[in-house]
Amino acid sequence: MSSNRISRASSRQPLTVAIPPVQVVSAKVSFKTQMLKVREEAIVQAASRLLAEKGFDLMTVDEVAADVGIAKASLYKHFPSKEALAAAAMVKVLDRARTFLADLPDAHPLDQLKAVVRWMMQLHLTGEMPSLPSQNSSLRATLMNSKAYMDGLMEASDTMGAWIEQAQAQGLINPQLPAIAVLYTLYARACDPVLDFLKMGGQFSNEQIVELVLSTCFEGLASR
Amino acid sequence: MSSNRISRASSRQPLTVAIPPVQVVSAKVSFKTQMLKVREEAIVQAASRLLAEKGFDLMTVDEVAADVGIAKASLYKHFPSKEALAAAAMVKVLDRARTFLADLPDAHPLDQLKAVVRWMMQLHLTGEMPSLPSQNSSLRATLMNSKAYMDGLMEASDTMGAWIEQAQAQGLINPQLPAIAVLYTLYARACDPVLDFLKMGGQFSNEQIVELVLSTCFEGLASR
DNA sequence: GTCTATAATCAGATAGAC
DNA sequence: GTCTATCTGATTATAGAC
Repeated sequence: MSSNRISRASSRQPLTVAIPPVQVVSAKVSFKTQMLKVREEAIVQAASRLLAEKGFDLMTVDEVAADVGIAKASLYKHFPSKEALAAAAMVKVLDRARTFLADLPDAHPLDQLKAVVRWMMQLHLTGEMPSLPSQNSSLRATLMNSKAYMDGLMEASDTMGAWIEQAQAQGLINPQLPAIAVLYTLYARACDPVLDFLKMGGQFSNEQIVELVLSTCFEGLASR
Repeated sequence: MSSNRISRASSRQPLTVAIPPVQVVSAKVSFKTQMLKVREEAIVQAASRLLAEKGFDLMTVDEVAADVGIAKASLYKHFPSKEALAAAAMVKVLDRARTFLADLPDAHPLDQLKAVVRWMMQLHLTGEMPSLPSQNSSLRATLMNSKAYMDGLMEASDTMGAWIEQAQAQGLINPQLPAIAVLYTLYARACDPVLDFLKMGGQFSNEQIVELVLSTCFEGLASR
């Protein structure tokens, strides 16, 4: 997967290497392009962190620019709007999710699902999971219009949806629950305020919090 | 309870009824006071509805004023800030919660807890549950400084906390879970995005959604 | 592409007449 | 207390020099 992406990226490099001046120019362009990509990644990472910390509404573009160390106008050369910036942050985390899902060792579907939820909650607790308000309509429109976002979301949903159905077929997940409700419930763990409240209390480690919420999610509050 | 509050309010009425002019003036004051209270309640209700619909950050004071049909400056005569307005909305719902808890018929603690969660989710789905972002620091400060809010929250938490401990002692709720984690998990159902997602899907009734989320909350996703 | 400087807008809060 | 009109500050977004 990731080697695929690298080979695709390197195939964009110019193939003419014979004439020095041209080579220099080409190298310069490639270098610039790489620098550009690095900077864009820095912007997205800063945005991602601030989105996790303060949420979309309270995050300002000024902050993001200041965090990266560039002027706000420069940021707007890379991303046409605050919404697009947030969308890029979501695409990035969906990319990470795709890698994570692809690299998961084979296991029972239920264990796969638990591993994904554990991973999402860890990202949340370490401030790497951007949390977007589902109510903001302009943001929603931008996300829906982003092919990269929709594709990433669909791919993740397909993978997890298949696991859910398998787990239900095996009787590991309650077959009476609609699969879509199960999927939403798992997704919701990524932005569960219980994680923040327990962290604020300060009496549990991140690992304990993750296992606690994971347990209540799959096993429920009632005794078994 | 409510009869108590009414008698207290009526005890504020002037006791001098002999001299007509005075009586007229007094009656006018009382009427004005009642009108004031009614207007404040209308403001809080509008705020509550908009908080549920759009959240704190996206709700504007202009909207609230327009919804009530008064000028924004008039609203600020009643509430010193947007945060205070949100706090009043929370106090109101906590008051409703107190009434609901007091009127609950005696039952097993687990059933009491389920009834409360069911009630909170119904309020959410009917747009009567204001949802405040836990990240906004100025809002948090206002809430923490509000005695009415803190008292209401403490009282509800005490009541529910006692039920949780009883249910754990009886082995109905998993005794290995910290009671505070259980309480947070129940509170979180009041602003669960899963409710909104399922409602948006349009294939479930509000009652079905409530029972679905209630089931996953207490019984978990895994089969029993 | 990056910067400084600035536009344009919006929202929370207030002044002052009635 | 209520209104109209305004202030103030913050924020998204852009113009234009380099």
